Amino acid sequence: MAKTHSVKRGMPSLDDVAEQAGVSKSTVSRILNNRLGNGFSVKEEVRQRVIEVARKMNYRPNLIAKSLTMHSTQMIHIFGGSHALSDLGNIYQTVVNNIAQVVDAVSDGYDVTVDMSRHAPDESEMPAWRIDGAIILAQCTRPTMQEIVQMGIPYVIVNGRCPQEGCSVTPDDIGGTRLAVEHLIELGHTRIAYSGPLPPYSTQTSAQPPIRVAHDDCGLEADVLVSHSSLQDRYAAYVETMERCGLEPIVSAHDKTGSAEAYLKRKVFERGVTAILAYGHMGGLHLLQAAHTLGVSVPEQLSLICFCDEYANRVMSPGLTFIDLNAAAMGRIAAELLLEQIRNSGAGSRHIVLPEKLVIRKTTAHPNGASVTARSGRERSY
Amino acid sequence: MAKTHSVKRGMPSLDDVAEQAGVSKSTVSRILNNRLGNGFSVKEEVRQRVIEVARKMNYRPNLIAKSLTMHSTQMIHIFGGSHALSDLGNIYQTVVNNIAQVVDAVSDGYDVTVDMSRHAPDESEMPAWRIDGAIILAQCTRPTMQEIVQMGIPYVIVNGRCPQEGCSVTPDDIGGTRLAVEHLIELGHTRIAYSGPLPPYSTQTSAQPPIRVAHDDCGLEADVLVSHSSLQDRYAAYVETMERCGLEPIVSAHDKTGSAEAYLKRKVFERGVTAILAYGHMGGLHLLQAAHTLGVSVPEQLSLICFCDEYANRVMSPGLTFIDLNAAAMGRIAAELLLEQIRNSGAGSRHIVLPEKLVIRKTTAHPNGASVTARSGRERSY
DNA sequence: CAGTCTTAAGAAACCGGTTGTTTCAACAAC
DNA sequence: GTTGTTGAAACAACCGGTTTCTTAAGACTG
Repeated sequence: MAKTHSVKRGMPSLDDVAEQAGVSKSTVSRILNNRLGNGFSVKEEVRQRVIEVARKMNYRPNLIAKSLTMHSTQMIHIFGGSHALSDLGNIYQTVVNNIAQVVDAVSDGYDVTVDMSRHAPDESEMPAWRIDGAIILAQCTRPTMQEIVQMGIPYVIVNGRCPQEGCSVTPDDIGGTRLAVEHLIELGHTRIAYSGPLPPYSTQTSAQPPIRVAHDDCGLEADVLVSHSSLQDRYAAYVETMERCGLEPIVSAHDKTGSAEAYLKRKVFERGVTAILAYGHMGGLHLLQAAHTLGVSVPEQLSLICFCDEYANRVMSPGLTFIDLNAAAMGRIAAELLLEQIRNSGAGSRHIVLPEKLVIRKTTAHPNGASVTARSGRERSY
Repeated sequence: MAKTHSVKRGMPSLDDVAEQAGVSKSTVSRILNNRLGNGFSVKEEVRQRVIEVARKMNYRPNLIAKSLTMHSTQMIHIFGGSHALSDLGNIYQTVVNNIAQVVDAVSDGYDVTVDMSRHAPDESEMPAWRIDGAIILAQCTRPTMQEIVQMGIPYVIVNGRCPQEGCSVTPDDIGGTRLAVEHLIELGHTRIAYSGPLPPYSTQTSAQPPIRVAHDDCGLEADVLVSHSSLQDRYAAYVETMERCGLEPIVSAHDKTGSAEAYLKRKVFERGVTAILAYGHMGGLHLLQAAHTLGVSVPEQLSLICFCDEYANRVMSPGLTFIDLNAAAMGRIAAELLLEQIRNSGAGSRHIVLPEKLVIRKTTAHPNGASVTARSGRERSY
């Protein structure tokens, strides 16, 4: 017994177990991984002994070493948590949860991790381990994308622009916007405003990818995707629909200094707006609260509609009429698409566009205080 | 030129670069890592050539192999995302964001990832790569804890019970509960109910760690920590404070079938309750909405207070009076504690208990509809 | 009793890096 | 002319697993 089992800090290695059990490490490896048959066998007695020793030593394989040879880690990594999950109540938390749920449900035993660190635009976000699949929330840095493609890692982009060869799931923001505007027009509104950040090129801002800005005056910062396609799509579809219907688009640059109350005063009181389409859930919520404060009754005097995830809306503000982005479905589909690609790597590229749905609740109605519209027999308990 | 640069799929390795540049791989390694001096040197010309070749080949080190030898990955991993982040609006999203923010801010270049997968209680949650630090949200499985300790990985537990030798950050739920109850009593309330899940042993439930239950009837499931200490602490402190003040505690098992409206009817109408302390933010919100629906005016007829994170409250329901768990500070402190431990591994164990704060907004007042209390000159715009 | 087939298990190469040690040439010193 | 020193770079071991290849010993066959 030349070597005593050294008490070095850390986990016991395969060698340690082998030594204790009096066999070679390859034997231990095969026993613990159940790689019997195929030109290898052990006596049951030895097998039991090795297993027992491993258990006693509390042996756990070093997964780093393992993945070095196995070229697989059973890990699915989600990129973009730092910009997608940093503010409360957006769609991405639902997306991520549904991805994790779908992945957990399949038996293959994949694990899901989310990257929460911020990265410079010229920096790779790739983690230190090999990943078997990638989900990209909205977007990732260019080096990241390069590496993913170069290593041949299956990926799905959720709610973001995607190279032709890749897979993506995106909501149909243009269709959704039309739905919203047409709903308001059908109700009889003509003075319909759009409230939200304007797409960058129309405000001279040339800022590229995510930049860090103070997030709605509450001290916490959040990454905002200055050039996300939804900015462009919703804005353009709004203008297009309004003009198609012969109505004047009413937009203004999202004013960070002015509060929702100031916005309401400007639009509703001064410009006769009777309905507002808000870019996001939080914006909608703030407008709703501002209306409350100012004594503007919703929906009698003002109709309000916003883009939102159904789950977030139900939990946080039941009552708001909204355009459902169907975040849960996006997450599920993304996960399924990814697993499909992982299983048979031949699976080609697919770009899925998910229709958005208009969900009518209690914040839209005829202008001028008609209580309940004829065509939608919904209850109003306001 | 015997070997041509093989077009095998995947990233070029150190060997590939070495071959192209006509040097050995150790030379490449040292050049790219700037490990000059210390018994090693290269001609500037060679150095330039190697760097150029690496750039041209788009070489990126395989971080798995790297961390195998380096015993360090610059990675901080957050455990417990699946139970902590699966429902919207709880404190953990704020915790995680603040951790990431603090870690990103230090120059050491650590990355933060979150585990979102669900794990069986007897399963290790350890990722496939080595981590330099761990944050545990509320709790992790026993094997995970074992491994963390055995490998000597620095860790901090956020809002959960912690072994004596470890580090933890927890809110002072007992103090916070007292603050809430005393606030209500000072206002003049005597019929104060506690609404929330009761600690397991008092309801015969013997369920252990996180179990999966349907989450508030909206289809999505969520892990609920059936035996989290806050259940016990808030409940016990409530009962204790009430009894100390000679008042009758009013509790009932959290009734999943009954809605918030049914609860309100039972308590307010039938048992004369004038104030409710809700266990969580969502509970508080639902009670508020139910009160609205039932025509119970808040705070004139019913005072409402709940436990919540300040940021979530501001964003989702400004107006609710609440006990601030100070999630942002918990996150920041946890991150700092962890970084401290990583830097000098001698740093001992510390258990930080964060005081909770009472934040008075618009949902608590004198019983019987007194409009503004004398002692707190807050505006009420209701 | 030699030859072949199983069974049981070990040796060694490999994954892709890092790093301690060695080699080799050129040049300086004695 | 031999020895020392230094600069430049290769060699080889190692991290902790997996896997291919090989070997040793018995069992079976003819």
